Amino acid sequence: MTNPIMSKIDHQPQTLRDIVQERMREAIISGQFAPGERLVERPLCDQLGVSRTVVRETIRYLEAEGLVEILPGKGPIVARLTWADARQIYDIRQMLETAAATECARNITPQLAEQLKAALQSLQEAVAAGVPTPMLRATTEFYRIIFDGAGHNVAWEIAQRLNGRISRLRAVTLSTAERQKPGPAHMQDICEAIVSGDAKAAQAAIEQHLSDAKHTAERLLNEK
Amino acid sequence: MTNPIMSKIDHQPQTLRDIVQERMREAIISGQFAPGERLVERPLCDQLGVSRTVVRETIRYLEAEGLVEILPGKGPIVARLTWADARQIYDIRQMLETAAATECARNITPQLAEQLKAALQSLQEAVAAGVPTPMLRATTEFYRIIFDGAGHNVAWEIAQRLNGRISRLRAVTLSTAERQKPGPAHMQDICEAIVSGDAKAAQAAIEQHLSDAKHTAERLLNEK
DNA sequence: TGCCGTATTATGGTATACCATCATACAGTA
DNA sequence: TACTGTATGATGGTATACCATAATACGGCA
Repeated sequence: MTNPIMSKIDHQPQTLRDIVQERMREAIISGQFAPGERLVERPLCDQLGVSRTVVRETIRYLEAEGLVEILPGKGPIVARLTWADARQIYDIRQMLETAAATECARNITPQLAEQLKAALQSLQEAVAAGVPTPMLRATTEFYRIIFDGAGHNVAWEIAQRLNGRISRLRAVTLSTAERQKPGPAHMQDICEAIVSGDAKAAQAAIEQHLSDAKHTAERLLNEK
Repeated sequence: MTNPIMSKIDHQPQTLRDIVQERMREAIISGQFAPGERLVERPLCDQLGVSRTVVRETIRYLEAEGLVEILPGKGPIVARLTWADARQIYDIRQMLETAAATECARNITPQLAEQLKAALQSLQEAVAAGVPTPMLRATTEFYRIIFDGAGHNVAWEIAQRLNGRISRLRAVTLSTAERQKPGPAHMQDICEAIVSGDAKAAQAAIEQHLSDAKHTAERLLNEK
C-alpha cells in the first residue's frame, strides 16, 4: 500500500475563494491599490468575474490579516500604515528573526547550510539583475529557510503577515542605495554566521540589517 | 462648536457580523466547542438566528485568526493545537511580553504605576474568589496595561491572538496548583519590577512566569 | 445473507436578490 | 439666487436560492 500509484490523491478543490484571496493579497502587497483606497465590492467582482460572496469573504480574511481596514458604515479600504505601527513591526520582526537565526544556527546541518547558501546565491543574482519582485521573492525564500531550519513555523506566519503590512516600505528599502551597507551584504553576514553556527554573530547581523531597514523606512514614511 | 451637544455622534452601526464574530470567538475560546469539532454552518445559523452569509464571513475571519481551520473539501473545524505550536506560542509570548515590560518599565509614570497596581489587586481578588473567567479577564487587563504603557499595540494584538489559540491551556495553567510559585505571585513580581523601573527584574519575572506556564502546558498536552 | 448500485441527504461553494443608508443631484419655491 | 425637500444612485449588509459533491441509507440481486 506504499505504492505511489495507489497513494491518496491530494485532491485540493482550489476554491474561488483561495484564488481570489491570493490575487487580492498580491494586488495589495504589490501596491496595485494605494493605501486608504476604497475597495468597492461590485467593481472588484466584475473585474475578477466572481460574485460578491467570494469577494466579501476574501475581504474578511484580509481584514483579519491587517491588509484591509473596515471603516464602519463606509466599507473596506486598503490598510494604511503609520510610522508608529511600522516601527513596532520592525521591532517585532527583529525579535522573531533573531530568535529564528539563533535556533537555526544551533540546528545547523550540512544540507541546511547548502540550502541557505543557494538561497543567498539566488538573492544576489536577483539583486544584480535589479528587478524588485524577484528580489523580494528571494529574500522571502532566504528567511523561510531560516525559520524552517529553526522549526519556527508559527513565528514565520506572523513574520509573513507583518511583512505584508509593510510591503510598500520593503519594496523601497530593499532597493534603496542610501544604506551604508546594502541589504544583500547583511544577508551574507547572516548566512555566514548561521552556517558557522555562530548564533551571536547571526544575532548581531540581523540587528544591524533591521535597524538599517527601519531607519530607511522612517525617512520614507516621514517625508510623505 | 466645541459644545458637546453638537459634537459628532459616533454612530457605530454594530453589524450582525461583529456580534456573531464576538460570540463565536468567545464560544471557541471558552471551550464551548471542542478542538477538531466540525462547525456546521446551517445549525450555527439556526442557533444564532442569522443567515449563512454572516456565519461564513465570521468563519473566514476566525480562520485568519487561527481559531478555525478549514479542511479542504470538508469544511470548517475548531482549530486543533499541537504541542509543537503551543511551545512556539509560549516562546513568542515571552519575547513580546518581555519587550513590553521592559519598555513599560522605562516609561513608568505614577499614573501607570497606579493602574498596574489596581489591576494586580483585581487579579488577586479574582484568584481569591477562584472563578476562572474573571481570573482570565483580570490577567488580560493586567497585560493590556503593560503593553499599552509600552506603546506596543501591534504586539498586543499579536499576543491576544496567540492567547486565543492557547486558551484552553491557559484556563488550566492559570488555575492549576502544581506550579512551584502560583501565577499571581509572578504577576506581583512583574508589577513590582515595572513600577520600580527595573527592566531587568521585570524580564526575569516574565521569563520565570512563562517558562512555568509552558511546562505546565506541556504536561497537559502530552498526557492527553 | 452479503454485496453492490442507486436514491437521498447533508453540507459547503457560489450566485443572486433585496433592503437600508448615505451621498448626490435636481427641481421647485420663496 | 439661495435654500430645501425629494428623487435617484451607489454601496454595504443580510438573506436566500441553487448547485456540486461526498457521505449515508436503502433496496435489489446473486
